[in-house]
Amino acid sequence: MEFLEGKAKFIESWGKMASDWGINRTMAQVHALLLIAPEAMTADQVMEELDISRGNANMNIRALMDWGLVHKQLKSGERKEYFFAEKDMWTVVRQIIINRKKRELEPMIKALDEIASVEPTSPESEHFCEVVQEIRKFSNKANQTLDTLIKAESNWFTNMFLNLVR
Amino acid sequence: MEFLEGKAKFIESWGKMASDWGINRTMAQVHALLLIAPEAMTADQVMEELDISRGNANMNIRALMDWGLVHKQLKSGERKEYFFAEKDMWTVVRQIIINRKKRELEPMIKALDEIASVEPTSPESEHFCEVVQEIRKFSNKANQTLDTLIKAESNWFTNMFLNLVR
DNA sequence: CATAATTTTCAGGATATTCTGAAAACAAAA
DNA sequence: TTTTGTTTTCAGAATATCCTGAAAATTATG
Repeated sequence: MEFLEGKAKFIESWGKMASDWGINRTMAQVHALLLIAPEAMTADQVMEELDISRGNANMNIRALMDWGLVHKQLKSGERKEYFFAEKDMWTVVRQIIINRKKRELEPMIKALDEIASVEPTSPESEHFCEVVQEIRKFSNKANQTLDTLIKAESNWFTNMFLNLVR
Repeated sequence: MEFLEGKAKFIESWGKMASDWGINRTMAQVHALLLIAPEAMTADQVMEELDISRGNANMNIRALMDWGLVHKQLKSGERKEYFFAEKDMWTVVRQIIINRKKRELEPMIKALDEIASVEPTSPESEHFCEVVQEIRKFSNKANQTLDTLIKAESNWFTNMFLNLVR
């Protein structure tokens, strides 16, 4: 496969996978582009390469910075802003875990905690409370585990994988 | 909190979380409804409770059966089909892992394998190949780990969580 | 076989999400 | 301060996704 073909395919696949996971496709494509870029890029270069508008490029670069996946680089003597992606995969995954945990898991746990105040007074509500309790236990366990993962070192993560498949 | 309020909140939260994760909101709400239902339900009951159309109810119930999260129950002497959700949380999570792995992770790995045939002939393509290799290693490791998880027993999964947070 | 009950399909409509592009805001340089 | 280069915003357009409802298909029953 040719480099340019591979590059296009990589950007496309990364975007596809992200949209399957509820993440904006273009945001992931910008991320993919910056991941494989050997040097930091300007917003104009991103617009050019992905053929997207200035507004779109700007919004998605900001979002990637919010996620901690992309950083700004200022070059002395230049007014333009340059952007580059975090390349270490463990850091990338960790940032994604941190963000999704905060945005999605934690609100769910909060909702479950409130729901858990329902009293089991009928057969129907009794079954409801049981199901909610099991999901709550599960979510809390997942949350704790993710906290541990977040604090862990890169090699620790690799080791966990190895341990699980040994 | 009252039972009916809790039930509504649970269905809403489950749907919200699912749509964050790229899963149809209504499909998740049907799932939530069946999870907390003490008895199997008909399509009509689902339509009624969630205030959705027959077509919508039918499609999402089918999808949930494809995912292995909901099963059909035939009652003797009745023509209507009844549906109930798998209640064991570990089985639920396992089914979700199986499906998402097959639908999303495996196609990504396949794409990466093809992309990996690009030759590093320039500084740009060299860096590209390095990034692709790291993501490939990571994805393959995740894939193997998920295979192990899928085969694992419920208590094994619980133990893994406990081990990680000890 | 004819009828009735139930499920499935899918074209078109409704909704939600994303993108564009031009104007406004901002910031450095003249 | 004015000009010029750059980034940000956001209303409306474009697109993608989801839902409806009625007709067709399927299956049981008389």
